[in-house]
Amino acid sequence: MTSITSVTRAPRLSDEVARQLTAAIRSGEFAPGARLPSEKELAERFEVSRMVVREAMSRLKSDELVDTRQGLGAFVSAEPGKSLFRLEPDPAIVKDLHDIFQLRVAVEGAAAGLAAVRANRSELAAMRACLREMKVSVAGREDDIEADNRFHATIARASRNPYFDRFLTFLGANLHGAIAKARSNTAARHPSSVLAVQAEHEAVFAAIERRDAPAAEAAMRRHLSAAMERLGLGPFTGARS
Amino acid sequence: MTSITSVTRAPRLSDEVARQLTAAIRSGEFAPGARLPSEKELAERFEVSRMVVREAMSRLKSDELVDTRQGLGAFVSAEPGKSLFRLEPDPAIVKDLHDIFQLRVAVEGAAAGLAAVRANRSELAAMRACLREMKVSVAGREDDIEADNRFHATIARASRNPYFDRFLTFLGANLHGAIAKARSNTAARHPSSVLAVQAEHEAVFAAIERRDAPAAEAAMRRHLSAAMERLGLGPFTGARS
DNA sequence: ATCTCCAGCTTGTATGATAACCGGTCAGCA
DNA sequence: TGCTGACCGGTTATCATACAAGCTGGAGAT
Repeated sequence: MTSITSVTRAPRLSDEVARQLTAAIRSGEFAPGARLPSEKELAERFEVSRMVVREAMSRLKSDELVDTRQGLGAFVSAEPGKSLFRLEPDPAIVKDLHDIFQLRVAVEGAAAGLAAVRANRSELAAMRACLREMKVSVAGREDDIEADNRFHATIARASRNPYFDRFLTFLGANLHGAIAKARSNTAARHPSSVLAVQAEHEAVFAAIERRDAPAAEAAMRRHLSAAMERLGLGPFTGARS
Repeated sequence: MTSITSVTRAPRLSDEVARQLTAAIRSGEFAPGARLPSEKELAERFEVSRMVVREAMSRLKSDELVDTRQGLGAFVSAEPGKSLFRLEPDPAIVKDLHDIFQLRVAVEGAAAGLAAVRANRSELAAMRACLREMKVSVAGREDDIEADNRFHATIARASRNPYFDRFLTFLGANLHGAIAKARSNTAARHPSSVLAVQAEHEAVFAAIERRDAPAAEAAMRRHLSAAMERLGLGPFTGARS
């Protein structure tokens, strides 16, 4: 038995219907404000039950692409996705990567400033533990970058602003894959670079520990800006193009 | 017929179920990876039909909060909200409003800093026009706050980072209603407050015009922080609770 | 001409049934 | 004992049908 592969699970019908409707709306086939065909008609057109159409519509409503009113019908939203922020799953273009990272620098810098004011004892201890872990671990090992991520996550949480926390988690998840790729493209980390990272982290933590918000923000920005350059993305405020 | 008010349309049941489930997941009541109660059980608990639960689940799936598998059940995603960032449509709680506004302060401050470096001549002219318009318009008029919004939007665009622009537009759309409400609750704007706003705007613009990024960022933060206080939301770095 | 009311469309909700799928149980067998 | 495989209960996915509630437009009454 050669060339076995993982079976492709049959996609849910509602997913497929939602996908096609979304594409139709985004392509302009249904103009903003226009009325969509009725659920009954869509069900017949897609050859599915009305319930499948309703589940697909439910998703479009949650994405604010359509708006339904009982007795009237479903209408394409005037401003699709105005209250929804979503990034492309894999920003391959370097410029996008740069811009997203720049946004992260701004937000995480501010988060560090807040953390300097608000971090409690246990959060400080958690940061300290991460620093120690990174120092003893062999540079470039898995647990090394894992502790790195935890250090940043702890600061985000210590900002005591769940929106900072959530947004940074969101950005981090979107950047993760691209960063890993950029890392492998870049020359292997020099020992000097590892030392620099450690020094930057400690500068951030020192400022937080002594409750110096502006210094913490500045240190975090320096750290992330340096990280951008290490990844070959240019500095925070770059005179790009 | 006295004291007429806009009728409150009965909310859809699936919206309410989705809201409660989302809150339960975000609050950690259902840990990541945990299995949710079955649709049948949820339907009984919420006292709705199973179909309503399914529509709510469909929304959570599209938000990547849960993942369902036929025959097994629905499970909380390991990393909720990985490729999607959304806010509750109407943050009524003051603390949420404060936290979201704080995020805006951080991002828009950085955007002003970038704009100081990157704004071109036409963008500077647009900002200047907004300032002039706000000065001559009667304080508190519609066109006044409209020019205000345009001033901020121009700065966001001048940052030349579409993600800053998009994210600030997104936050603005989410804060708009709440701000309007907070405004009406607060005592009517004093003329002195109007003058203060104008002075803050001009400080921001002056720093951008002379290409002083740190000053532009600081001025924007001062402006937005003052705006938060005018709306009764407390300062940027507040020792809340 | 204007008003009232209702038929007929829409979406929202409920109910019941069937199919596909999964995990565990347990009799049957070597 | 240890393994296999059919079976069972529970779950999601889908379908079909019915009724409730909201809206529109026109027939019919005034």
